[in-house]
Amino acid sequence: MARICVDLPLPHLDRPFDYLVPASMDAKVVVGGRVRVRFAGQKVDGYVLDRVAASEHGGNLSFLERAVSAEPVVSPEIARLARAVADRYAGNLADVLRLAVPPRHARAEAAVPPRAGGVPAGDGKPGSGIVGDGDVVGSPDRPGFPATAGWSAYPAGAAYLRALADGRAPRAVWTATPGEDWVARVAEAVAATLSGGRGVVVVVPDGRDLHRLDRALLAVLGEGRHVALSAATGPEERYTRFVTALRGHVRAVIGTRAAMFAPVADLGLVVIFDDGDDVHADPHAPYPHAREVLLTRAELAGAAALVAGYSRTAEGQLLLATGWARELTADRDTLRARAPRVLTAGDDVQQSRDPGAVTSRLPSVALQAARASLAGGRPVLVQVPRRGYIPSVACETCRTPARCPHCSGPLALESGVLGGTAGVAGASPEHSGPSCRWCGRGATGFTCPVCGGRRLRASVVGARRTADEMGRAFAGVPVRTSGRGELLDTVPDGPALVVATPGAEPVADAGYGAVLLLDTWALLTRADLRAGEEALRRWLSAAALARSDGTVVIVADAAVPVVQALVRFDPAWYAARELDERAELGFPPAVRVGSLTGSPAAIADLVAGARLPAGVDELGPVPVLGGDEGVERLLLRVPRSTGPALARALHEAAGVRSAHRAKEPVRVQIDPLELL
DNA sequence: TCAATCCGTATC
DNA sequence: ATACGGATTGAC
Repeated sequence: MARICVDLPLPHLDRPFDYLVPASMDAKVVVGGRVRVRFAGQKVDGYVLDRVAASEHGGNLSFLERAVSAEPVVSPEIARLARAVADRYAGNLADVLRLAVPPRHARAEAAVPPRAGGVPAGDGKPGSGIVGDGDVVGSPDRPGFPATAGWSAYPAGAAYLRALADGRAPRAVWTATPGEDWVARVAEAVAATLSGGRGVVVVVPDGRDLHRLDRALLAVLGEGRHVALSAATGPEERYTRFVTALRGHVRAVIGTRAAMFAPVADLGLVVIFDDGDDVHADPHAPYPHAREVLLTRAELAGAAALVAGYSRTAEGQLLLATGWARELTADRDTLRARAPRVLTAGDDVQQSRDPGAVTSRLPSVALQAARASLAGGRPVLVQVPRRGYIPSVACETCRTPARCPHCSGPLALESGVLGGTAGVAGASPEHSGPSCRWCGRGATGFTCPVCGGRRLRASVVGARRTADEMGRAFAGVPVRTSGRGELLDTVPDGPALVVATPGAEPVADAGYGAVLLLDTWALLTRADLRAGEEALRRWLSAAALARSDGTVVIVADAAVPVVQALVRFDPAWYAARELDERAELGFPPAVRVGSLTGSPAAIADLVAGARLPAGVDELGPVPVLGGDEGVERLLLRVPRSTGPALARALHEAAGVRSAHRAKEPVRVQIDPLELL
């Protein structure tokens, strides 16, 4: 007999079903393998959770339809983890397993060599290659143990790596210093763990980070010791790499969020880099966050954990506050030596003058810093929050945001501006006019519905226009841009202007001589619980690319706490503040929140049927901003300790609804990222 | 009294 | 989803 998890998204079917195994399939039906079963009349995919001698099911059992593969794609460790993740997020096991296991590719499965007997391939081999400034990898007492000089900037760093190599489970929140070569440090932590005979999983936000880490690992570990999993990889290659790890040919897996479930046996370390990046939140039900999944995994596997970044989230701070993890932070002297100078320039100019003119967006401090950098032969990084040319325009006289006359979408300029009635002050006249960002229609005959004005002004300036302006302000200096669609990985040393949107900043080979952070108000005025934390994260990741003898200029009010945090390079201070504030307001991670989204009737129906734990605080429901008509959201707030009970109650209630074929859906999310 | 239909519930 | 059972309804 086999205990099967059927691959259906229905919450009331979130339990194992027993099937008889025909003798002919016996060998192929392995724990963790894929099967096909007849379920309620239809054929569905499933996973073998267990082989059992007897069933507790009273009724008749069916036979398995087909043993799809003898590859145990769901190890007991991953099954347990997936169950824990489903429970935490009020979701079902099948949904989590769908995130954990890539689609099967038969050719790839046949092509990967079979599991190496006993010792996994590559284990015990001395590392090869060179780390950092020429420290040779390896030490006499432990083959493959990397040099730890890079970690000595952090008082607890060397001890942390030693603990990894010794097979212990140290848990840390690591705040990297500006200029830190984080991929090299992570590669060393990976090497240390491998040297102790255990495996590693590393999750990074995006393909660029993955690529950089991939190269760093290649340098530290040599060929064939790790694989990279990412959604960007094609199906065959993706499954090949998955099976390569599953069969133990590599012990280290790096990747974007889907790699959080990577099949690594005998796990010694999990790492998440930049856990504040919202791409770590999976957009598929039950919407698990890579940090939470990895930390749960570390706990279940008895593995070490490293929450890494230039910034620190309130969630990271909570790990320290509860004593779950320890802090890995540089001492003040090291930080001072590595940090660039940070200057603030008030952004009042923004309001008082035409924001389209480069001189008003770039205060003289910023211009001076840029000039000094270029004169010294160093590139200048300019961070602009919005891409495009002029992504938002307003009436020149009354400043009402300009909207499309057809669909009320926001108007934007793709390039300069047409002369005549609807012109933008300060823009060159030979280009096309404004158009709608939603429906794409041109809006050349703009007339302001409020005051009747017929001229437009830029209300937000995008990266592309900034690049134009910078090129004019610094004639003869090459201008590069990096943003969505056209990403630059690195820029060579030498005078250049690099205009980038947040997250797209290229790494400068010798560091930037100046980093200019413009239009900071666009990040800070967002109506979001995490606006401050997110702004600091973006600024720090740009500022971290500056040389220690360079200058960072932030165009923002120096009195704002989050700006202070940047000036002092103190994300720890800001995170502690942020966590206190969340506790006061009653928001995650200080409390746990269940979010129900749907029609008011559907939400009421679910809540009425839910056996909610005592003391639940109900907020709302309120209409969802920017959502469809009639869609509302109810928040259910409980102390963290009641989180599991809340999730259980919501999953159960969703199950009752789906069993009764409620037609209106309710989306259930636990601690969603957007709360306001 | 029987059969067509509706509703609720289980799905191994 | 589909499939089945028990209750309900309607026609003979």
